[in-house]
Amino acid sequence: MNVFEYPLPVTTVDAALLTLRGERLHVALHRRENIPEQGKLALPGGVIHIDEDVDTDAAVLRVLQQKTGFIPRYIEQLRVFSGKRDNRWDWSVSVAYIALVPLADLEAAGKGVFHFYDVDDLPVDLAFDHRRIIAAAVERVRNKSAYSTLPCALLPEQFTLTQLQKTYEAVLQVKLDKANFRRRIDAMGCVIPTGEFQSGMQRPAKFYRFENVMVFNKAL
DNA sequence: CTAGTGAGAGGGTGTTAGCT
DNA sequence: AGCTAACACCCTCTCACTAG
Repeated sequence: MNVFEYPLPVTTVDAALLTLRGERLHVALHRRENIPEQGKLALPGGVIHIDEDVDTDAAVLRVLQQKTGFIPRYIEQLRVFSGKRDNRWDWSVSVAYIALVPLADLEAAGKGVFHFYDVDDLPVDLAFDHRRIIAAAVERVRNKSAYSTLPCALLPEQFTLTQLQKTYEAVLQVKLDKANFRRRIDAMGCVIPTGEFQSGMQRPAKFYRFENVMVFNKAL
């Protein structure tokens, strides 16, 4: 019993780690090694260490650092999921986060721990209420991408306008007109040429980078 | 071997009609 | 009038092929 003389729920953080793979939005999941829900696929997450974590933001950054070896470029609190979420605890609270990561970063740092699943075609054996968390995360990302530069967090440091357009199309699930897309991006004034070009089979495309790193990760 | 040429693909821009 | 979507077109590059 605690100072309030009421039982307190176990509090955890979970992160929906989203990335772009084959022009589809994917979520990174790992197989749980411990009970409960042993063997099921789960989002990276963990219990808050009150002696170590200043707040839930710090907790999720610590968990991601431990499990992936790096800090995502974009991380945002999604919402709180609470109630009887599994059969170990009567009542628990999870502060859920969204993290957007370029696939290359995730594959390089994930040490083979993570498996990637299309967010629109999730496996059946998901642990806890992680299906709900993923659905909420995807909805948030899609809604926000319609009016922001959020999808840029899925791209590497420098990218071509075609890569940027394909990223928006993958996230929003719509086909965009090239000319109009470029005009809109130009009007937003959020990308600037790096002066470098992508060499390939066709005319080299200009590389761009984002001028303003958005929102974000106060740990950086 | 080298230079010229055309096809193909993707980058980038201009124009116009419709809507608010 | 201003904005947006849609369409058309030109530009630039690589690659494959061919003739000298």
